[in-house]
Amino acid sequence: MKATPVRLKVLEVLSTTHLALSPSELESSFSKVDRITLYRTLKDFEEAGMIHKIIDTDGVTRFAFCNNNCPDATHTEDHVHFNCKKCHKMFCLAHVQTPSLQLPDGFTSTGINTVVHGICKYCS
Amino acid sequence: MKATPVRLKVLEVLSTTHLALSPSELESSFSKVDRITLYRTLKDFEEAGMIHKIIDTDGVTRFAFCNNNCPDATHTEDHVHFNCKKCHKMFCLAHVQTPSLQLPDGFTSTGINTVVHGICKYCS
DNA sequence: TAATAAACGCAACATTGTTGCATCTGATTA
DNA sequence: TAATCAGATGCAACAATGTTGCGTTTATTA
Repeated sequence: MKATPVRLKVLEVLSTTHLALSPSELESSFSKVDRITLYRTLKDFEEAGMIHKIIDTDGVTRFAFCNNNCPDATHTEDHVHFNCKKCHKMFCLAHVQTPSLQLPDGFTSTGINTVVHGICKYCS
Repeated sequence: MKATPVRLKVLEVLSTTHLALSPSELESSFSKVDRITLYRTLKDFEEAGMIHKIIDTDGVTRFAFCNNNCPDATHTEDHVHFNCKKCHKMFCLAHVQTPSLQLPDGFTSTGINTVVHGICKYCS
């Protein structure tokens, strides 16, 4: 994978925020980036395990960098995210453990996606 | 809210399945229903608290009827759903309790959306 | 049965995401 | 440093999903 300007910029933005950002949010955070290129960049990063995709409470697709705080280097989706009702930002709560659940017979879990919604630290 | 054929059909389908269905799945389950009418019907039902919206692991919007099994009559989103990787169906696990989480200081929760993914009872 | 407010269905549009293809560019090698 | 070429980019075109406006139809109710 080549180190191109678009890729470096996306990595820089995602690695310096604790938020999960949508493609359109990323697009508007730097000018003159082709929408299609951005989608492809995010897809490549995701497949390379550098970022992960989360769908927020409203169905918006968002991407988050998994930084060193992340307790799980294998980037499973057992992360807890917090979606603020007011500012609509999506926070990656890396320190919050995903709880274990008791599933009905016959169901096998390979990952749990938890999205807490409410009011964030900065809006309350 | 009037009792129209479309509404009765949607209610019938949603109330007799344990799955959360997408608008397009509903559309194809009965013929000659206008797509727009279906969207409006689902929106009305959701606002009336009769069904609730869940976004699945792939970002697909789905709707589920909350039947009598549902432990919470107020229809908060503290439901646990199970998204099968194989058949892509979304099961409403009404009997599984949403676990409580320890949030960082300043964050207040008003609901938790949990989507477990894995292999369902019928695919394993 | 007549009146009417609500629901329906069509056209048109907006957003999000994907694919094909020609062009450009960053890393490698000579 | 210059040539090379796989890989990255950007444009056009398309597909899926969801919304709005508006004229017509229909379920209630009187």
